[in-house]
Parts: sequence; structure tokens; C-alpha cells
Amino acid sequence: MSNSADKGQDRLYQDLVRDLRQELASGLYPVGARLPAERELAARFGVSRPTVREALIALEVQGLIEVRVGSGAHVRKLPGAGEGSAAEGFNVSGFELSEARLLFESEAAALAATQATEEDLAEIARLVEEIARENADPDGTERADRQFHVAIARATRNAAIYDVIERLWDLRAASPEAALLHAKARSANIKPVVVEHAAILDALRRRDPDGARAAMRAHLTQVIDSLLFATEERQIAEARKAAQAKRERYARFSA
Amino acid sequence: MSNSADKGQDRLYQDLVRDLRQELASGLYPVGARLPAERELAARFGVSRPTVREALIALEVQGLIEVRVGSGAHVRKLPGAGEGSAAEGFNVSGFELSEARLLFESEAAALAATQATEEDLAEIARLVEEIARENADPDGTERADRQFHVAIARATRNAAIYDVIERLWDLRAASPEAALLHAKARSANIKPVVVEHAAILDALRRRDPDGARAAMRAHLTQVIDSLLFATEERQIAEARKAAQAKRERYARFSA
DNA sequence: AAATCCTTTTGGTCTGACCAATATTATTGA
DNA sequence: TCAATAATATTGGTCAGACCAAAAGGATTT
Repeated sequence: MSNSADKGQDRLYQDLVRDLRQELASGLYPVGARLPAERELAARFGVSRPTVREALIALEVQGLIEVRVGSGAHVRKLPGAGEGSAAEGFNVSGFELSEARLLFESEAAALAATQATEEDLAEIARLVEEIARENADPDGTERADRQFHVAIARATRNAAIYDVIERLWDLRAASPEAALLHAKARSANIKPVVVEHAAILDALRRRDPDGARAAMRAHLTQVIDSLLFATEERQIAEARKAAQAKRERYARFSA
Repeated sequence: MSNSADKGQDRLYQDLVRDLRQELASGLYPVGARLPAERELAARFGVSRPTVREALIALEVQGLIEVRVGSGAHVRKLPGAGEGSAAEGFNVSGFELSEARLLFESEAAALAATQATEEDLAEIARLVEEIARENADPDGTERADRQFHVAIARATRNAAIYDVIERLWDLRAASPEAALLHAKARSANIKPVVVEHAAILDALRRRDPDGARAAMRAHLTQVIDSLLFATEERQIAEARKAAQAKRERYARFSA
């Protein structure tokens, strides 16, 4: 059964990881099931127990299994879907990301209103125009949108804030769900987005912290609404319920 | 050096992963650098080579290092950073970090007030007591303080927020200046800190978002003041000027 | 100075053993 | 009979020492 000498990698444990992933994908071990004992796997694959162990740790770090002493290695989720090269493997939902942005970017905008240099404002203005113009290319819009928001973070003149907000966008890039939903949600709403961006820029130029915070808040709230709407389209009934709960969540928070 | 017997996880290799991630974050090994040999790490951490090996494989799966036979384990990217050019989180000043925390943790506290579970609140309460008790050991207080703030982030029930705030503390750990200053600034002010923590906890229990935000804001403002004072002691004249400017900075922002 | 050989270092793997946590089975007591 | 308990088996966690192969570094030769 175990084809041992097909694609020889540098290290044996990598072969094992590949084989085990395949067995997991095959449905041989459903979620929650227990994998064979380490000693048994070692015998079956013709390797030593330390090697099996390394493979299991790799799978565990990837979130596929969970090993419990005395109990064994249990399947946590099947490989497949959200693959990507997400080294971190954070399963952050699109809603969580948007909520985090709502909180943090609003505050960052307020601070930026007091700290932005003229160069910062010019750069932000340039990006607003670019988005207004490039509304054709979806990929380009996505990139320009990120640049717009990151530019505001940079305008706080605070490296920690800049770093953290950039990280939120990295997480988003690593979450296919979030990116897809946003793209879909935005596709029909480019003009409002441009208007909202302009409102944020305006507040920054007026050096109005509260205005910038409010404008950013309004913008991201709108984004969340679009996102929730897109979600609803896909999962009609249940999603509607969940979305309502989520709306209440941040509504209650900002009340 | 690294104390090995502090926070015992289930498995030794996880302790090692944590220690090594911290050393990576500290900038001790820049990107491309070679980590010590497995045998050397084993001796240094008082574990066996297979255990070191498991930790290295975990780091490799996470994309942080790359191990090559005969050559060694090389740093591929620093922990925390998503990728791109965000590899530089080093020249983040203590003030910038504190300012970021003031903005973000205050908002997180407000959200946590609406989302925290009873378990979250119990955990936070436990940490408040622990800090009040352990005011002798400086290292323990530092760790407990981090746990307190991170627990609040976790109580938002939002993985993105939790991730980002934890990252801020990682940056702080990587900035010796910030950690030292904070330790010094706090050493004389443990009692007020405990009171402020209690106030935050109280607001969370009352499910009072605005109260929690205000309490956290007051706490971190106090921290910044202590930090600026400690800074002033070192750089008497110029620092005084700069500190005044910084005070005005966030005073204007929160006005 | 360049190419080659040799020694050292370093990771890759194995064997076999012991311990601790968990699960399983057998035993006991009501 | 059945639940609580004790004994046993299974399983992961770790260690020690050993051997091999790849890579690196230095010495030697051309």
C-alpha cells in the first residue's frame, strides 16, 4: 500500500506528510477519527518513530491533526479548501478582519489627521484619484484600495501603527474568503467608495481628528454591510440570521 | 539567558518554538543568518536533539526558517511579519508602541465589554489578582501584565484583533528600550497599576463599552506619562522638550 | 592563484529504552 | 445488576548514543 520510493524528497518526514495528507484527503479518516499509533505508522511506512513524529508535528502545525498524549493523533480538519501558502494558517474570517479594521483604522485616521505631512496628504489624494479612474481593472482597484488605507496608517507617523494595519491587510490577502467577498461586494459600489474616500481625505486636510474618525468609520461600516449582504446572497436563510447578529454586535459596540 | 522552566506546555518542543521565535523576533538572528547547530541548541536548552529537531521542523513548516543538510538552519523571515518588506519592526520606539496601544487596546476593551464570556472575565480577574500579588518579581509582573492585556484582546472574540495586539507586544519584546523603560517606569507605580487594572475589569463586568474604553485609555495614558518621565530622567533637557511635544500630540488627538 | 583532496561540521535517521498520560479492562462493593 | 475503583495495556513524550551523507572549510598540490 505505501509506495515508499516514488518522489524522494530531501527528508523522509516530508514524504510521510505527503502520504498522510493524501490519506486524510481520501476520507479514510474522517474528522475526529484517530490515526494509527506512531509505532504502527512507523512499521507501515518503514521508517523510525522519530521520523513519524516529525511528520505528525508538521501536520499538527498545519492544523490538520491534534495529538494528545495517551490518546493519539486525531483529525482536526481535512486538507483541501483554504490551501494557499498561508504559512501562518490563521483562520480569520472576513467579518473579524473587517471588524478589526473598523476599530483600528478609524483611530488611525483620527491620529493621522493631526500628524500627516503635506507629502502624506498628497499621496493619499493621488490614490483617491487613482481609484476613481481605475474602476475598470478589479485587481488594480484592490491594490489601490490597500495602498489608500495603508497610506493613512503611514500618515500617523507611527511605525507600530503602520506595521499593525499593514498586517491586517496581509491577513486579508491570506484569507481567500475575505478577499473574494470584498471584491464582489465592492464591484457594484465603486462610486460610493470613491465618495467616502474623498470624505476621509477631506477631514484629514481639515486636520479634523473626529471628522476623520467618523468618515473612516462610516466607510468601513459600509464595507461591512456590503460584505454581509454578499454573504447573505450565498447563504440565504442562515446567513441572514447571523448577519443580523453581527450587525447588532458592532451597533451595540458603537452605541 | 533563556530560563527553560517557566511556562511548561504539554510538549517541550513547543517551549523551544516559543523561545526560538522570541530570539528571532529580538533580531538576534537577522534574515539569512544561521542558527546554532542542533547539538548546540540541545545543550543550551537542556533537551535532546530529537526535541530540538521537532521544534525546528515546526518553525520550518511555519516558514520562519529553512534547514539545509550540512549547512544548518537559516532564517527565512522574522516572526509576526506577513511578508513583503515588513521585515523591519525594529526601529519602533517605545513611544510609538505605547501610542499604538493607547489607540488599539482602548477600542479592543470597548468591544470586549460587549463580547467577553464569563470565562474571559474570570481569566482576566485572575490575572489582576496575580499582578497584585506578584509585585515582587519584576519578570513575573512583566509577563502577567502582558497576559492581562492580551486576555482582554482575546475577550473580543475576534482573532484578527487578538493577533494584532499580540503582535504589538511582540514588537515591544523586540525593542529593549521599550521593555526597559516600562519596567523602570512601572517599578515605582505598581499599586496604581493594579487599581487601574481593577477599574478596567470592573467596566468589562458591567458590560460598559464606553467605561472600558475610558478606563483602558486612562491606564495607558498613565503608562505613557511614566514612560515619558523615565525618558526625561535620562535625557534631561532635550527629552523634556520632546516629551512636551508628545504630550501635546495625543492631547490634541483625544480632544 | 586555481583546482583538488581531506577533515570537520552539520543535518538525517535509526535503535531501543524509559516515563507519563490516557484508555481499557478487570475487579470490587453496594 | 451496576456503578465505583483498581490493575493493566496502549499511546505519546523524551532521551541517549550511534551511524551515515551532505556541505563547508582548510590544507595540499598543481
